Amino acid sequence: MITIKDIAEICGVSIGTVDRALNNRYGISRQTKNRILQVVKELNYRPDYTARSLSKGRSNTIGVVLFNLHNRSFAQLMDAIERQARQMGFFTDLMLTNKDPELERKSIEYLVSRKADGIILFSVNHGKEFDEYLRKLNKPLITVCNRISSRWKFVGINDRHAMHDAVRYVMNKGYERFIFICPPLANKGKLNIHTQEERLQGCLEALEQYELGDRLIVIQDKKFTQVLETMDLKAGPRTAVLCSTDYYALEVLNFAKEHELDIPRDFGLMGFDNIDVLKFITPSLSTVEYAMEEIGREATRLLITEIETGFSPNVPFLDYKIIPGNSI
Amino acid sequence: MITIKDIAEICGVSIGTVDRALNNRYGISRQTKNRILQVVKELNYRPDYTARSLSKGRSNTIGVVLFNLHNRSFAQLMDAIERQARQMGFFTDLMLTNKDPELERKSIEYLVSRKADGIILFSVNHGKEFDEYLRKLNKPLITVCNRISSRWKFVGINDRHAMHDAVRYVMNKGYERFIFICPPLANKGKLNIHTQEERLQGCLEALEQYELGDRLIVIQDKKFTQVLETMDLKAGPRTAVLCSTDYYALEVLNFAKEHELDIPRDFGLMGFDNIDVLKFITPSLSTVEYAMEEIGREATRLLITEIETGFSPNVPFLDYKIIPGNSI
DNA sequence: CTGAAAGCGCTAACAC
DNA sequence: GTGTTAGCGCTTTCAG
Repeated sequence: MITIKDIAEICGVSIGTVDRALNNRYGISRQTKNRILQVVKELNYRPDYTARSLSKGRSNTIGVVLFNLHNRSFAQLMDAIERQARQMGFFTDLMLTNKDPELERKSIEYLVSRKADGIILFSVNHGKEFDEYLRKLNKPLITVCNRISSRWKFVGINDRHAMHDAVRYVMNKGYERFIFICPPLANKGKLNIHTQEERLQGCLEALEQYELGDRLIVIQDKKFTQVLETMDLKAGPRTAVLCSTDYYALEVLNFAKEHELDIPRDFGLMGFDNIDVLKFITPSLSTVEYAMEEIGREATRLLITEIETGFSPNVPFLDYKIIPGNSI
Repeated sequence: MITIKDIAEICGVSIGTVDRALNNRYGISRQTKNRILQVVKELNYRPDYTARSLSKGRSNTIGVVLFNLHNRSFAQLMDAIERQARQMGFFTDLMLTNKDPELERKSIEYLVSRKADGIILFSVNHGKEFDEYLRKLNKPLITVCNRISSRWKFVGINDRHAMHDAVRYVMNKGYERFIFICPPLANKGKLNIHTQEERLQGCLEALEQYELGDRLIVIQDKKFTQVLETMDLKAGPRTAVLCSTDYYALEVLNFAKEHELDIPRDFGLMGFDNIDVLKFITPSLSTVEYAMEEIGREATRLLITEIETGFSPNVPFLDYKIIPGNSI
């Protein structure tokens, strides 16, 4: 590996001068600079960023902590972050946690050890203790999608309002029974499921005025199709099924196919997220759309601003909108 | 930030001793070791990896260079790499190139500058010059999906054979006209489209014996649906449409819906890749399956073996299999 | 305009 | 067992 020292020797100058040439610092003559850059090019010199980080105490890198990339939206988020960071002269360190709280902490520690200048976090952890833990890191940090606490800037949509609107949209269609499908929110203590909780709350809030009684059913179960099987969706009151994510809605769609139920004739269906594969799905699924890329870009912008200036503005919730489909 | 020097001072020992405690080196008494580790824990000491990398000349990091994460399969690949690397005590540096050859080079340079110990590369670049460029890096490197040259280990399937098999599968169903849809392979000089070329070749090879004449149509055009519109798929010889990736097949499926063509009655359709969303698609798409995760795991294992031992075994092509659906 | 030297935090070789 | 010291490659300050 070739270093500034090598360059210096070859050019018969000191390493300080090489540094000046390399980093456009002043105090160097055109000639020597050109001579040095010439050699640099010929020898294909590449600076050692680890050394630079060590010496500058800064790495020009932001850490990103996500569950995984299975979910389409996560991949989009990561993609957007990477692009935006690169555009702003920063690099990206991705850590995947597999929704394991312990691993999430390890990932964060790693990023700190690696001198990441800041972190974008889509957390599984939450709670006072974790909050304190993050504070002690003393690093710029932006939360996305899952809020942790008001201490940390959050970039995302107002899931509660969005789901509220979705429910109203559904109910305006004249449904008489309402089924809401979401992941199990019971292990609330353990995992950060803020987003999902918000969506459920938004749903319940919106439904209050409708006095559905036992015609409101919330299924918090991964095996929700089994539950659906026990119900007569076709007969009885006209039923709407609202899912907290499109993935669930797609499962319901498959369920309907298997049981030869027609959507929306036999029951209505709505999702949330507007994942990109929906364009290949029939019937077109009604859903709620927001720009995951925008979340990524915005979070990155904020984080880097904070890294560079020590401050960053507060951000309002991002926009969402109802996408009408033929499924409800 | 707290360093080994701080720990040393507090414990009244030298930094060498702290290092011994921290890294389980011998030549230290149980007592002092415990005392030191105690303080380390209390102060929440975290080693500085940049310093370690600099001093060791090694970072325990592998670099990964991909186009983007839009494609479902890429995300899966990355996910698998990250997991496998972590399991083997390595970290992962992801670089996205957006299929820009220049950016790909920059990404690789960055990884080298960052002291990545090795690189997994899904390249857009190719050709002699690029090959030479990679060689000069003098880093362990594994190519995945897109082969560059025989110099570099390659992990993937034999796309040619796989497509060959797919074609035979299709033709056994008694089709009389054959349409193959793939991306434009004209800019061959510029981009590395090895995989896509192999698939096309495999297709052509397999079709040789059938003497289709002008009943063999290859569409290398992003706007292939426009081309399809000009043909009467319903009438005429019984037509099979084979796509080089599932994404194209999904587009064709939408095309069929729009034009009220029934698959497989009006024409047959087959994809390639078995992307995960297919399970939500009707009719179920016939396709070719292979384990992207396995590619990721295998490439990572190979790379790390090479980093650690200087050698790594050659790998055979991975398996694939035809997934029969109801679309052909 | 240029050189010399200290230092970033850690590892590793060498003393004692 | 433990301490000392010389790097790793770069940045930055201070002299000249």
